[in-house]
Amino acid sequence: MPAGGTARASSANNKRGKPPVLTEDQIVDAALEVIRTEGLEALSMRRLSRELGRSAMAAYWYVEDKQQLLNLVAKKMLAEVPLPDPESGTWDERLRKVVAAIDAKLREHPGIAEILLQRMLSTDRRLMNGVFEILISAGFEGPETFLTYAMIHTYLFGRYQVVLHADEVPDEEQVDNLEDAVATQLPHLERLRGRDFFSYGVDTIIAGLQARLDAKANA
Amino acid sequence: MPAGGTARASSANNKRGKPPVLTEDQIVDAALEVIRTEGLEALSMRRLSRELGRSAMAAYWYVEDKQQLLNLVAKKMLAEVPLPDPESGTWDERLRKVVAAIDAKLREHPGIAEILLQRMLSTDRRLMNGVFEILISAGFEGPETFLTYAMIHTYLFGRYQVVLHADEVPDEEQVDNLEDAVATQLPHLERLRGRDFFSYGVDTIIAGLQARLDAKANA
DNA sequence: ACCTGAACACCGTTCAAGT
DNA sequence: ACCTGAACACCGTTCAAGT
Repeated sequence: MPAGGTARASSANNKRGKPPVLTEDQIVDAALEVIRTEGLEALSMRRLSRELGRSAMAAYWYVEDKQQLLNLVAKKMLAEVPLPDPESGTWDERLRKVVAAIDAKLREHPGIAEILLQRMLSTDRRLMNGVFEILISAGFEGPETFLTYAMIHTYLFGRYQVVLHADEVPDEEQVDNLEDAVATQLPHLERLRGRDFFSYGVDTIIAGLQARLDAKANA
Repeated sequence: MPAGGTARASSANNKRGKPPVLTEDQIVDAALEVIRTEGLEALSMRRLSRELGRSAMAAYWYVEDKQQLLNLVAKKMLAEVPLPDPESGTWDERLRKVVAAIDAKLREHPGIAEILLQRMLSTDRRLMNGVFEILISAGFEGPETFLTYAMIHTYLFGRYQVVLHADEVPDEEQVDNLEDAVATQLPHLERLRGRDFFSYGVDTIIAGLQARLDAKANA
């Protein structure tokens, strides 16, 4: 049972001109690249090994299983997300900044959102702490902090799973149903971009959280 | 290319004591049952065929591919969700009712949430219309209606993807990090149930939406 | 009309073996 | 220490064939 720590390779091997050897970093980067260019569903352990020019099982010396690889991939991405300065504005301004920074990274690697959605706690601890500090500074206490964090998490990463399949959008023939409330609104849908959905949702969540804080203050 | 319409079988076959034949309904029910008892990841086309006592390809006569089967499964579940009477209360009371009714069904078949999260438009049209009508009656207009619908959709179905893996929750040794904002809040997490996360999120979203409506009214 | 069987091109992972 | 190769138990789907 190998693959315990984070730095596995290069500890004692390339001290004397040995052939180049894989590193965990190379493996994670190769995985990220496959996800970036072809999506998460294209990433298989066998595909990854082809990318690395090794046999199918090579990566298993560095990683216990596929789930652990996905953990590492998600953590690596989140590690690059900057945290706003704690003094840099009101709690909601700072929350908007982190959330926008995470979203920017997700736009580069949309497949990662699916991994992260399922892992609320095993994410980058630095980032999670940053968000918790923002929420606590806003005035959330006790269980509320987790409830709020979970809600933001769900929306932020869940959003990327909601895809509009082209064949779902009905065409002209459906417009005849004037009784259909959805049909009457459909023309608006074409003008909406992912960005619109994102900022509308974030703004609404923050407005709702502010209402909670206000209600607490008047009690 | 068979499997065009919804009612495929039993139109002309069991009129004269022929051997019993599969129906789309049986197939969808068998799929629902597998999802209910073992989760979505346990449902494969081959597993389904075993459940039906047929060969691996039997279901393909009724369904074009696995995606279409999942569409049918999701629609069947949503078709059972009751819509509240349009006169039965304020918009937010009615919205809470639909959303709670959907959540009740999801608790029976948690795997379905994953299917639905990815299909915002190809859901039960009756239900989607019901929600749209509630939103329009609340005062949302134009693109706002879609933005609001999408937000509710994302939270409602995304929530079921957020699972707390037992091995993620750190134990006593992490409590030493008193600097760690997350660690200080961890004791609260154990007392929280799925229900708490659900109602906290729904309440916050509704509060945020109400704030939007209020802002519109004062303009 | 309804279903079977074989086949293809994949998966993740175990385990023994090679260098 | 680091990796290969074969094998196992799976997938979804195509396509020809059976009744």
